[in-house]
Amino acid sequence: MNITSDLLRGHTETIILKHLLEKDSYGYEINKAIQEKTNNQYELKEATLYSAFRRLETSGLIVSYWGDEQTGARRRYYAITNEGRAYYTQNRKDWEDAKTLIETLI
Amino acid sequence: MNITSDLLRGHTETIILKHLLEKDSYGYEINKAIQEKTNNQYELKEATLYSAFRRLETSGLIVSYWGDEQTGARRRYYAITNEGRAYYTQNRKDWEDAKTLIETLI
DNA sequence: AATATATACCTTGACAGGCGAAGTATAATG
DNA sequence: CATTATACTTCGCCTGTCAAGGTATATATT
Repeated sequence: MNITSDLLRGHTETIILKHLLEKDSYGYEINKAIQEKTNNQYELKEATLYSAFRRLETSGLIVSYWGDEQTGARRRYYAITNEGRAYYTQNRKDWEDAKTLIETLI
Repeated sequence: MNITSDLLRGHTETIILKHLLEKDSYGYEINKAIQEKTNNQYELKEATLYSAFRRLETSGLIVSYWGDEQTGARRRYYAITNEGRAYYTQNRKDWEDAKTLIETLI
């Protein structure tokens, strides 16, 4: 277990949805953005990232479509739905609650 | 998944160690203390609590001994070791790092 | 021309922590 | 005498994470 793996568990979906709030995006780009935002302290493992996409799409929180790149590798773009936005908002609240709880207990 | 289960994952050991920093204690008492501190918002499930004790003891972070109660149910007391103290301190630091990371990303 | 690197996605199987459910035992309360 | 509170234990499942492996295209290097 690295430093943050268990402590970050459960935030993957929220992290992805946060990124998609700004614009439609795809896996590789989202992960690069995470690395830049955190000065390379953190990145999602690919298997984690893509399994989160599956969950989110199955739950109707995001939808996907293939990009129309004429060159380079193909990209599957994701867009957040209204349900996804609501879920994100709830997750933010849950985080605030969890943070308070943890600060109280540790 | 209830509100906090995944967000609190990985903090169980730290919560227990924090309590043991103050005094030797036993499972039931630790859990009651958690409930009081959080105004009944949170409690450790028994299976979670006792499996954490097993892990902590196997790792040498706590040691246990039976209480000498003359009445009532028997109690297994736990005491934190020096290794446990060091582990707690590290966990606190990891939490600060994780918190910063999460705030950056969600 | 061949090799390495970057971009981009996907799947399988295992692991580990959390937890539902069930069980055991003693003491106090109504 | 039945219920509740105290107190601990074990079994087996669930779920998010991730190591490892795979596919494909484009660019840079040797």
